[in-house]
Amino acid sequence: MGERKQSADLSVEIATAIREAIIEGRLIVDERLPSEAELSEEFSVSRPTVREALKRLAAQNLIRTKRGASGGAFVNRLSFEEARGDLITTSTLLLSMNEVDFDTACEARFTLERACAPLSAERRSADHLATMRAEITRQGQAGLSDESFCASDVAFHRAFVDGAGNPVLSWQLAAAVEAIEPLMNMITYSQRDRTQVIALHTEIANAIERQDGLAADRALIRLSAYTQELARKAMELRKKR
Amino acid sequence: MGERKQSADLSVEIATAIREAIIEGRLIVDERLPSEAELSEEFSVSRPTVREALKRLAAQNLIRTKRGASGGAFVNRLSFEEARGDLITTSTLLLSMNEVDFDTACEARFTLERACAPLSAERRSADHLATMRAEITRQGQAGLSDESFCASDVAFHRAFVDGAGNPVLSWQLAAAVEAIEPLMNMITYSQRDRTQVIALHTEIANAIERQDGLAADRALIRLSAYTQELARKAMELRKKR
DNA sequence: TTTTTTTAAATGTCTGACAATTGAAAGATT
DNA sequence: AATCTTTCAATTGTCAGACATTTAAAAAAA
Repeated sequence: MGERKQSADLSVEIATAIREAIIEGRLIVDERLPSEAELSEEFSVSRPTVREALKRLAAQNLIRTKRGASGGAFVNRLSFEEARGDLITTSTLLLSMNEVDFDTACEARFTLERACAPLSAERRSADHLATMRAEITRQGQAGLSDESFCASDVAFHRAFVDGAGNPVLSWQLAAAVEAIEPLMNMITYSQRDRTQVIALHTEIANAIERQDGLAADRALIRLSAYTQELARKAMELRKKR
Repeated sequence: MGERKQSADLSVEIATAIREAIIEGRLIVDERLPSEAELSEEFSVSRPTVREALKRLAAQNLIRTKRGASGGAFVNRLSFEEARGDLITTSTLLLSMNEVDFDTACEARFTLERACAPLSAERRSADHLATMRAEITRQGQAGLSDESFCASDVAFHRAFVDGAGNPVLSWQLAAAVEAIEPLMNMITYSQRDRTQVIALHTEIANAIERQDGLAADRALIRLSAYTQELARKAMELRKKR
């Protein structure tokens, strides 16, 4: 593991070397890395430098550390669940820092989500359908805050995507669906808006129930159009003030 | 910025506090963070601990550091290009560490890619089309290694996706298309295989040229089926040995 | 045999120092 | 006055050594 490239910070070099070892399979899941003292020997650097390198890897969920005897740094099994959070954070920041307009983000989101419709319709389980129905019910409750409405909306669509039964798809769509939530929160849903959204959600759930992918797709298209219309109105309202 | 949650490693707490500040917009792009010395004062920890926290953030591309007078740590503008590499790495590791079978990964990939077909057909520029044609030409060259063929395959599909003209979609699809490349490399493309793949690529390019999204979708479906068939054959061959 | 104590190994944290880099200020030169 | 050179101070990068804390295993005691 000891070779390393030149002309970068030492902690970057070391982190890169170990990362490569993990990616190339020379370090396998749950394998223990040498101790910090041993690594500092191996790379001929001080322990603080090794530690900075390990923190870089820990930030990417590539390793986990445990204290005590028989502790140390271990190669972490990257789980979809773990990676999901990071992906959402990254997506959120990408959208907010690059001034991606709502239409673009919305288009990406519904384009990807619509792609799941045929699979979800074919494979949906009773469990996913029940979640979708439950969220629709929640969305109809009086006194629900806009934030809670949005959160329920996210949960609904996540159940829809999970219904496709493909963990890779679910993982990817998490970013598309959830990262856009902060953008949606700028829409303040009136009672009438909610009724419309709930109607479309119900339409989607019904289509999924009878395994009609095309109908689900059509409902998603209309939901997409309606979402963009709401956003446009919210924008105009904001401009006036 | 000084408040922090309890009962975790100090460097984690500090990294989390700063990360929150960035996400919530209290620290904006290109703003300079306090110096390490000031941060260690602010959080009442030593400088090495602050540094470990900053390395965590640097590993997530949230900050960049510069030495010297008027140096320091600055909030980094997360670019799609920067984030793409990390996303591909994460996806690759997720696939390899979670024993995702080829069919699942392949299904996710083509499901997402097919979703781009209508947009790509509608918006494709001469530039994207030229890239696709160029990659097809390269794929036909004699003596091309399997690795280079795969790389060209990736470039072709990336041009296809970029043709949709939606940076968010392009970013998301990078993971789907590129992370699966290592899996595809287990297929050793015979001359006959390549001819078939090139024919389908040509079909896709032609469909995009005449802005026929449906035809592009149909060709993608057949490419998906053919890819899975090749993988199945490669699997069987591997079993026999 | 079971429970308690000790011990050693490992990460987490601190202190203090020096090296390297870099922009800006001060000074020297034309 | 303008320009080049030198010095300086601020900041990150690195190092050495120490102590604190946690943890599992070994040793000792019951």
